[in-house]
Amino acid sequence: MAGAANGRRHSRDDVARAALAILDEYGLPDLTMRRLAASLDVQASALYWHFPNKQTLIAELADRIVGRAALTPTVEGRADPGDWHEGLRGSADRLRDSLLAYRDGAEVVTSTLALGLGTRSAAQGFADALSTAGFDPRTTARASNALLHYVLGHVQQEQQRLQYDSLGVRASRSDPPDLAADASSDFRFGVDLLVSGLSALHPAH
Amino acid sequence: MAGAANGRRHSRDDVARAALAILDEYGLPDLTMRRLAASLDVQASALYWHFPNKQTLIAELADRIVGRAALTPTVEGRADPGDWHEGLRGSADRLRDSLLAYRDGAEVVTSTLALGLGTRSAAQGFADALSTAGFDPRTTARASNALLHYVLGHVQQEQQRLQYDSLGVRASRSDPPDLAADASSDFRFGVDLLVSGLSALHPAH
DNA sequence: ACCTGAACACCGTTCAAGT
DNA sequence: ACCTGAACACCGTTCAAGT
Repeated sequence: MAGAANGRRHSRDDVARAALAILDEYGLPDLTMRRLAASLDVQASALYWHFPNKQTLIAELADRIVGRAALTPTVEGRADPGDWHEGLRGSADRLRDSLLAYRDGAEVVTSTLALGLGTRSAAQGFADALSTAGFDPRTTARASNALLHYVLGHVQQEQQRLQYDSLGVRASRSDPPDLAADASSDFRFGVDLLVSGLSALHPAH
Repeated sequence: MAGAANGRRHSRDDVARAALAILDEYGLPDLTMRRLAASLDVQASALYWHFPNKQTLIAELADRIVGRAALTPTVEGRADPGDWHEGLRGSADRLRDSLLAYRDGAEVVTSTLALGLGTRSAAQGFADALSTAGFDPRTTARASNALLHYVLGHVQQEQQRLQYDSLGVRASRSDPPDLAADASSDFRFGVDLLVSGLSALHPAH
């Protein structure tokens, strides 16, 4: 079903791709080493030749998921350092899009972050935009972190709701329809709050 | 070792308390139904008389953990609605303290939130402060959420580092000592960023 | 270089049956 | 009301051995 099912054996890349496919189709709880192995027509123990353990595999998936965001750097906004507001908003949107591109993407990245493995690049877009804008390293680090936490938390909540809705558990209990949450603008609100807070700290008043 | 080890049988409360004890001493990964049962001198199946499943048990723990924050509401600041800045900061500090009071506290609350179970009260302190300050319901909800995500993300990172440090994996790789992170002031930075962003949106200019 | 087969030491959950 | 005993259907990981 997935991977190179012909005579050749599998590479580390094959394993990671098959894992992403299972993740996207069935979700993180169903991504077990045994199931992944079965999808590659291989014994579970074979996976340990490619990855030392499951945590490392998940970290690799996290890197691939957020890698998308890094591949689309601040192309146009790069030339205009005064427009760091838009640079941050763009980074936030790209990170969110990357996480939404795979089922449970935010949870995968969060858990990898919680284990202290890789995925430091998730906040790199923020850090670049901030230091280019003239913020000192400490403020850059702290603000990147705040933005990252917000994005991960928000998208995790979004993806949880997607799952609920797909299970037919309509969430609209008591919310008036005109106040119905629009995920993108809800997301934007929090980003703008942080960006606005940063404006007050900007070196150029 | 824990619970009522005498002749009487156990209540739901006994189970929750024993679970919190294991959580605090050994961490979330070691909190298994079988281990919890053993600590109560009971078969694992006995736990299912008190809780329908493990998720529900964890949700109960999350409620007890954040319950601490709710028990210390805005006592003094209540009378001064103009000082909503301090009200928010106080709520953030209380929530952080609650999460730090148990090992893996932030992860427990996050996972419960991710499953859509209870723990809505975690953001209640924020919501109260904001709506008292005159923010409209939508802004109140959005800002509470942003604050909650930030606090959970930050504390989760703090608790992960606590664990690393306790394992002797000193983290100070390349950080100059004078830039060494102080968890409390790092935390405060993000809260202030959000509070400052909210100031620009406040009805009273 | 990449995989098998078998085993180890676990999981959460169900359910009939006991007291 | 609260628990036992046994089972079901899984887990992640190790390791000698194969090709």
